[in-house]
Amino acid sequence: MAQHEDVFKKLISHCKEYGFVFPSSEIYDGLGAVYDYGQNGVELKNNIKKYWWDSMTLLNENVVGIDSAIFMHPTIWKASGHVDAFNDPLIDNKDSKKRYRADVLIEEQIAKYEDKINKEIEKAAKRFGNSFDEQQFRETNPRVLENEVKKETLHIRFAKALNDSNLEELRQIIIDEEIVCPISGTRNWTEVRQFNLMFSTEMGSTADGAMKIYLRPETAQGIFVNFLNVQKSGRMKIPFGIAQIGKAFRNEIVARQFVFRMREFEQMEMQFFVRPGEELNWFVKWKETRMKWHKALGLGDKKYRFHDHDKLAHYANAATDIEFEMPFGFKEVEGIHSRTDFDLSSHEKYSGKNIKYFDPELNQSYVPYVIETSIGVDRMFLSVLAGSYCEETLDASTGSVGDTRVVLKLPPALAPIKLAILPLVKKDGLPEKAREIIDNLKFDFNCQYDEKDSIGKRYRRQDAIGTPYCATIDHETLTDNCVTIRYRDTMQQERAPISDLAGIIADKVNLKNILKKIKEV
RNA sequence: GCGAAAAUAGCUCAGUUGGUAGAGCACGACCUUGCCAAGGUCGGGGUCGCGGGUUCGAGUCCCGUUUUUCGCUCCA
Repeated sequence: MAQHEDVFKKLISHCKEYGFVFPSSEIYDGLGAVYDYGQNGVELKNNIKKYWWDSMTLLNENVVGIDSAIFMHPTIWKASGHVDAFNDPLIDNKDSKKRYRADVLIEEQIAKYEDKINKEIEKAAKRFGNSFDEQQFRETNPRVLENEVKKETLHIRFAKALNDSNLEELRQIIIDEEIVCPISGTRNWTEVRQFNLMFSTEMGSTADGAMKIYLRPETAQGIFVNFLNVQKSGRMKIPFGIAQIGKAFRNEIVARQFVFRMREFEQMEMQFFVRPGEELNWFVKWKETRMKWHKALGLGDKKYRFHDHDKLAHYANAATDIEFEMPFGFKEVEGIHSRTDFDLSSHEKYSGKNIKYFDPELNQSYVPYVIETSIGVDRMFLSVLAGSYCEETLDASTGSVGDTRVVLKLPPALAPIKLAILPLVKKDGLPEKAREIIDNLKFDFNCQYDEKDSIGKRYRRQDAIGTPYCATIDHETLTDNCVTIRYRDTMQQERAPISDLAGIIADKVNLKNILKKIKEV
């Protein structure tokens, strides 16, 4: 485990050193859990997004894309459940260092009074047997009455505090009720703090007209609210899907582990609309398809696994994660959820609009059920890097003794740079020849020119950013028009005519080679 | 948010009982260089995370603060 963490640290350093990922606002001491993608990172990330987008929209004629806005009507987040579920008043016990939801602590206290009352009643019921009159006992027994008053007083006070969002009052209730931490047994509490996981801002320039709106915490709702637009304008027939790539924002309490959990992140989501009752079949199909998509990259089948959910979210009737073996263990990269008709029905209710689909085959209208595939771009990026990162010890046949090289064995189609063009020496017209070759190839794929340092060093630099091919220009090139192609993974070389270069490489770095491994759903 | 540890050049680090900062690599220029890092010469780059305090004098001691890492906590 310590070794794995070591690899993770090296990976983070590697990302910074070679222009993949930088901490945001670094010259100002950084901004917590926000990262910027560098010159190589953005290429890799764009390639990942294209791989996903093409796998959805090219391979499936019944899946189309949209790009919805980050700002959305605030009621959408009430309908989706985010306003309630993403808002918790939290309090810490300073002795046990445990954190609790303040509202839950108080609710438990209310339940305690209820318990006391019930116990008194039970005791009395046993004592009096058949002649026991519960109603009369409740109205007369002093201990029951006392607890009843306490419970009712607390309940009213609690409801008011919640309604006013009065955090000081919530804390005062916990103090007044002498609620103790179940672990430390002490009443050494911090302030109650509200953790709203949604970022908010104001829309509208004047204070009067300003409206509190949220930065979307997921892209899915942009798809649901456009369901009818797409279905009608695209004449889509169920089953069909809508795909979207976009930024989402969550004000995480603790955001760590590099780009794995960020406050600003990017999602690739596809909502697939099906007939009610058929959702679980589609759930299984998408599960398989999505796993194939991951494995087609060739990072190693053993690095993936499913994690089926036992506890389901309020909207789901089946859910699974695709996990990847990161340097810090198997972690969720993608979620596949059967969301039932929760979202569309909820939007129907809150908007007052009819969001039903008329199914001509069944000759009936219904709210479609939804299978969601939701993948974090940044997590995918991290898994691709982690799965590609290698430190190789070389022997005398490939390097000097004890020499190591760091190489990113990225799938060629995802690599930021596909081909490096390297003049063996920077004189005798070799640089000019190299430029000429690049000028011919640069419309086909990303090329990089490098003339600095020894040829071996330049190969290593390309290894470090995952460039699958290098082409070296030597003096013979000027007469025979051939270059030496050097392969990243094997370090082997072969001679090839310049005219063949585009053909050899363009094919190997084309995404369609990976896409062909995935079957349509 | 709590606790612990850390912060010195782009990177990895050294810096003695407190006496005004060094190395290797990297970077730039020139020379050299024929296929898997580490050739030569010269050069650029640090108010030692930030702010106070103690002291004649602080990278070094004290306090605060920021950031990072780890643990706890949270997590659709």
